[in-house]
Amino acid sequence: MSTPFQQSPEEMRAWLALLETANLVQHATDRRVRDAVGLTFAQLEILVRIAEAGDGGMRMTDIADKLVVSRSGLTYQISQLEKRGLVARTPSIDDERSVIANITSAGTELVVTAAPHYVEVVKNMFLDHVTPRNLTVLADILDSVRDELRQMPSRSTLDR
Amino acid sequence: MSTPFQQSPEEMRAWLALLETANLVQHATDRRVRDAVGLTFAQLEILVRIAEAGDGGMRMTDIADKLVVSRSGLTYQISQLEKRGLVARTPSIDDERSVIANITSAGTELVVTAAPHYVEVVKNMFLDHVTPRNLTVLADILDSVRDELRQMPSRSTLDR
DNA sequence: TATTGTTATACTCTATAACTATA
DNA sequence: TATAGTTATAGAGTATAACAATA
Repeated sequence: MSTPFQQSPEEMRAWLALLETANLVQHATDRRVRDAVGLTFAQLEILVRIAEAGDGGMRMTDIADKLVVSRSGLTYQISQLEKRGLVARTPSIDDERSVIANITSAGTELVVTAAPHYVEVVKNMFLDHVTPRNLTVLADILDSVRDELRQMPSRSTLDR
Repeated sequence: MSTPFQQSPEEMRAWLALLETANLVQHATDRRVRDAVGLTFAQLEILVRIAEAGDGGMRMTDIADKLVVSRSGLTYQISQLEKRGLVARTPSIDDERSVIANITSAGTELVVTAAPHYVEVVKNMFLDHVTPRNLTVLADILDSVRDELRQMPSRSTLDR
């Protein structure tokens, strides 16, 4: 995607390299995790998010926002995960409109099983190609970009 | 995705930031380009690839490899683009099994129309959050990673 | 009235396998 | 035999709009 965007070739170079690298590695991890544990990359991400939330679980809308998908789309995915016993939904006590999703022990186990596969692909395709020093540089730069992007208004708010 | 991957938190930090940044920006460009010219991000990428190939056009399998999709999937997308008159398929002269895809003048026009929308989103969400110096650092690091990944065997070869 | 979550629905996309034609 | 491309098919995923329940 360079030719038609010659307004700023030097700047776009960074973006295009970022984009292609992310897509190549993500695609590979998706296949690998799918083969290993039968989870989509998107599904693994959902599980990990919920796992990170701890015992308190996580509200449906909050998950959808974090993952940048529609609420109906998330309902579909959570239903899939619930069918497999990896996630459990319970009504919220604080706000009876809300639903809290918790990861089950089976879900935790599956994440633990999937993790090394995921990490191996990321290592082989990305980490091993960057010096430790550059890795830190990358992380510092991209962390700050991501944090600023997170400030932006969320999906569930915008869609109304 | 940090908790279950604590084997190498510092290293994974770079990858996770890269991944989330790429996805956030790509998602936003997709919506923007779709609203502006009715093209999927994936379709725009196809058009740009073919446009870059110049007058010689590009072979179906080569496009599929570059974009990391199956050949049947590409046939579907190219058919969509052909219906809209943005792409034209012609049999190859050199090898009669092959089909060459060329961008039409309407296709070129649409890419030109889409480009500023695309660039604007990338600028607002990414480029503006990184100093020019860091942008160069990023580009240099990620360019080299991408180039190494491109060395890997292609999809159309692996699937046999 | 606004928000949460689900459902009904329709559509887009993608892949696998089978097939034709050419090398 | 191997490769290029298409097609038939089926499945996964996503979104929009309408809805019920709660705030």
